[in-house]
Amino acid sequence: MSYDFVNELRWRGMIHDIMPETEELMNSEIVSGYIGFDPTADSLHIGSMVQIILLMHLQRAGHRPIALVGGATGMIGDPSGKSAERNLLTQEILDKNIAGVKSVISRFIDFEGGKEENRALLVNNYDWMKDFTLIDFARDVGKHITVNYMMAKESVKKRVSGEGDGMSFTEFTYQLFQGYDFVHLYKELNCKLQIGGSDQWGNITTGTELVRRMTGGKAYALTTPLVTKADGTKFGKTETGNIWLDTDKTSVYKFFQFWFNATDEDAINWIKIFTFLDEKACNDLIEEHSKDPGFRILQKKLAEEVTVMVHGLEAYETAEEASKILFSKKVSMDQWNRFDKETLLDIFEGVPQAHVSKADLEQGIEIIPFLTDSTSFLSSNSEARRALKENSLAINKEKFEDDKIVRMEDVIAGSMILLQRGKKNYFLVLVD
RNA sequence: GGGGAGAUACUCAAGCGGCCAACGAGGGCGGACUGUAACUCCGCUGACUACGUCUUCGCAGGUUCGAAUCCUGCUCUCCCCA
Repeated sequence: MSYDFVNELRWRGMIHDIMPETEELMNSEIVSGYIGFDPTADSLHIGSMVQIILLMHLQRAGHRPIALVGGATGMIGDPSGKSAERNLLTQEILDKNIAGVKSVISRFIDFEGGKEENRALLVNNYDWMKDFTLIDFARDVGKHITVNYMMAKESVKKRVSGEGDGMSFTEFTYQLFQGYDFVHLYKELNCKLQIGGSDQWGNITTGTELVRRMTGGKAYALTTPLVTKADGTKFGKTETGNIWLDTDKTSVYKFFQFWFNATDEDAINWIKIFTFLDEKACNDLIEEHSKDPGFRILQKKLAEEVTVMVHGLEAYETAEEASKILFSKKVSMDQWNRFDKETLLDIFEGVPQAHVSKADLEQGIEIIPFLTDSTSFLSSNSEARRALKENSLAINKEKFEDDKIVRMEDVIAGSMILLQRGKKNYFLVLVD
């Protein structure tokens, strides 16, 4: 083993529940461990990043990570943590989602290089579930678990006892499906460990139980705590939506900003969870940060490490540079014109855009129609007037008078005008 | 099946004939402060050809000089008894 997997997770605060003897097992042999990914969307957001990082830790620690895409279980719907019955996804959407999830995961884990014994594997439970007949399933799997046992699970109890609309047989069966995955992987790939979020504990233990009853073997489990934010709001969500790991859903700039804006308290936890910096490096950073929190050493490092890991060094540098420009007090025309169109477009990727014709600009456009009719930056004249009154608007990061007329001289880099409302709302007007 | 309560802006929630574009809270946005933060403070939060006008209070009609407020019908939601 290159490092003590369990111990590593422990100091990082990434262990919520662990089955007895798991640590001993991990330290005595190369273990195959699996984590399941739900194909409920066609990409993964940062909520799934903890799971991905766990796979990476497994691999780095010298074990073998198995990423399981839930092609079959995705058709059933996991009731864990859900208060109401879920809608089923269509086969078409599922296929698309599975492909998307696969491609994201393979960016992070090595499925090809390295030593044979800890090369990662990607499996889809649809492959072994699709030909399983109901009769076989009932005889081979169902017989081993009592309904009493299944009913005792938190995810089931909540739905059966409380109010609400109850729970369909479909969702009730879910834990057997997931449990059987574990049996299958145990038999076929000698996979002895399942990892997941703390909400998965119930499903996972059904799996270890099935392994014991169906094979007589012993399987292990480990769950991670839910990543939290100090203010109690949900991790990974912003007002504008989820933070995704795909650039066409969340631009690198936004991604970078998400981490950069972490609160002090969150940054202390997240630096351990989301980076691979070792214990000493983390503690040093935390200590240094506490001396002068205003420098935000932790946030900077966190944003750098995670952005580089997910999007690469170059993309990180662009995002970082963009942030510097966007948050500097003022940018002179000279500075603006040092950028070419492509660089600026890259920096402002993800910022909403509109087009305005050169001819109109040569005529000059009054500010209110410019903000509404010409660009749709603001939705009504009332809103434009309000914004003017608030003195919240800026063109190319510069405030202006209410009777401003937008002309060609406001165009930067020969091709665009940068509009801004407040500090963080940008809008790009392309001139053509 | 019988009885009752209610539907108001992004959400919760007042208003129960004119003073209502509609109290208040939350959220959102903006400003000051700051660390691109938290806290705090302040302002804005239907639209328009803008000291005025128009459209909004479940839907459709009606009473009235005048309705979110009263009447009638419809739709939906919730509660209680069986």
